[in-house]
Amino acid sequence: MIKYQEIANDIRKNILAGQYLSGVQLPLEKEMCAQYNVSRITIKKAVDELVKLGLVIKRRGAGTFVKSIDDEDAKDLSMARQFTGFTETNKGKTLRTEIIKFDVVHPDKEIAAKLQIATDDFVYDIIRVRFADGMPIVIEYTKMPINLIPGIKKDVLLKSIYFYIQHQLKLKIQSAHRSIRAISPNALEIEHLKVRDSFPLLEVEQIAFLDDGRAFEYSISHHRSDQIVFKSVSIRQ
Amino acid sequence: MIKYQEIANDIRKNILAGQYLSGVQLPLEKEMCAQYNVSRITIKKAVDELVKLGLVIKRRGAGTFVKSIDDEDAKDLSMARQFTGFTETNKGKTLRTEIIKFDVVHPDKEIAAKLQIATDDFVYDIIRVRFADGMPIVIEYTKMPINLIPGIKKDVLLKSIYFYIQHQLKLKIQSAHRSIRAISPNALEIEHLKVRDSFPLLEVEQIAFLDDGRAFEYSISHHRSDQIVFKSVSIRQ
DNA sequence: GAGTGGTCTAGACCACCCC
DNA sequence: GGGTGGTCTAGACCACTCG
Repeated sequence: MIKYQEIANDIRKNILAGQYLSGVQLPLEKEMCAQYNVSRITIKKAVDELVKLGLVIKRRGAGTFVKSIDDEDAKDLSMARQFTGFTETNKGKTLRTEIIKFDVVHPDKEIAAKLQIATDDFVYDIIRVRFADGMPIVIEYTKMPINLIPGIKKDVLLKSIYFYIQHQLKLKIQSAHRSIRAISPNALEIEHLKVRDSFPLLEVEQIAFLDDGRAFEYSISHHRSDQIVFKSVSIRQ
Repeated sequence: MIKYQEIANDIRKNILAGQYLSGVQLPLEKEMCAQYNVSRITIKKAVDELVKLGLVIKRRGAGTFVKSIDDEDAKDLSMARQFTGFTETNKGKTLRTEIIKFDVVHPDKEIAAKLQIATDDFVYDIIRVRFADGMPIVIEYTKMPINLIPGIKKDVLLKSIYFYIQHQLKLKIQSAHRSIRAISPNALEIEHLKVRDSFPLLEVEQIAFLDDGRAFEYSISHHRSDQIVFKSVSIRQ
C-alpha cells in the first residue's frame, strides 16, 4: 500500500537473502528511483527505515552500504519489534497469568504526576505473574487510570490488557517510555518467580501512551534475568 | 544551519518552557509554515524529531499534541543522548580508569563473527574498571580489531578510546547495537566493583560501528546496578 | 463536509567524499 | 571535478478525524 514501506521491505529481504553482502554498496538512490519507478524522496524514506533498523549506513558523497553484521544479528534486527507486551513476545508458548492483586486505589503523588492525573482520581492497582510453558517469567505491577481504561475485569487480566485496550475499547497505543535497571528480588518475587534472593532481575519501568498523547499505564516489570534480553539500536545523529 | 533542526529545537524549547502544556494542541503544520517561512515538509521533519524524542504525538485528521508527561520525564527525554561512552555520560565527575588487562590476541569464532573479521586477525583484548568520584562504576571487556583502530597505547586506555578514535584517528562512529541483561558478578567483579556476590549488575553487550559500516568494537560492560539506568523511547510504527 | 497530517512528485541547490 | 546523499521547495492527492 505505502510505497516506501514496500520498497524498504523489498531491500531488507534482499539483504537478508544474501543478495547484498556485508560491506557491499547498495545501488545509488538515482538507480533505485528508476528500478522502483518512484521519486528520490520516496527511496530516501525507504532506505532511512533500514538505517533505523541498523542494517545499512549512508555516507554523503560515497553511497549506501550494508553494515558488517553477523547473520544472527541481522535476523534479530529485522524482527526487532520495539513495542510488544508479554502476550506478543511469548507467542507460540503456553501462557498463563496469575493475579496477585486487583484493586482500585488513589495513586500516590509520584504516580499521579507520571500519569498526569490528580491524586483523587482512581487507578487500577494490579499485580500479576506471567508464565510461559509453565515457567514464571515476569511479575508486573501495573497502574492504570480507570477513566481512560474502563471496564477491566479478571478475565481481561488473565489474557492481555493490551488486547482489550486495542480490540475491545478500540484505542490506539502510540508509544512507551522505559527505564531499565538491574535489581534484586523482594520476598514476593522470590516466592512467585521461584528464585533465590541472589538471583538478579531486570526491571523495566514503563509509561505507555495512547495516540492522543495521554498516559494510560504506569508499570514496573521484574523479569527473571535468564528469560529476558532487551535489544536496542542507537544511531548517531 | 539546518532549518528543520533549528525549528525542532525552537519548538522543543517552547514545550519545555511551558509555552505548550501537556495535552495541548500545537499550531497546525500550515500555520508553522507561515511562522517559520518554510515549506510543509520541513515542518514535518522538524516535528517528527520531537515525535522521536517522545515529546509530542501526531494524529492525522486531528492535529499535533503535546504528550501528557511529567516535567522530570520531559527533561530526561530532551537530554536523551542515546550514544555516549563512559567519559561523556559522567561529565563533571572526577574520572579514573584502572587497566586490568591489555593484550593483543586472536578473536574466538563468536567474536570474529560479530566483528566480521577472521579468527587469524588480531584484536586488542582490554579489561578496564572505570571510577567516577572515586567510586567504581563499571567494568568493561573490550575487543577491537587492531587493523581498524591502530596505535592504542596505555595512555589512550586511561582516558577515552572513543576520544582517540574520533579525534586522533579522525574516524566517525555511526551506531551501536546493544543487548541488555541483568547478571550476577563474578569473582573479578566482586573484587573490582567492590560488591557482594548477591549484588546485581546490568550487562550491556555492544557492537559499535564506524560510518563506513564496519564493526570496530565488541564490548561487554557490567555496571553497578545502583549507578546506571538505561532509558529508551519506543514509538509504534 | 471541512480540515488534519501522510505520502508522493519533479526539480533544485548544497555539503561532502573520492579520484 | 564528478558524483554521492542531505536538505528544501511548491504543489498535489489521499486517509483520516470530527463536528
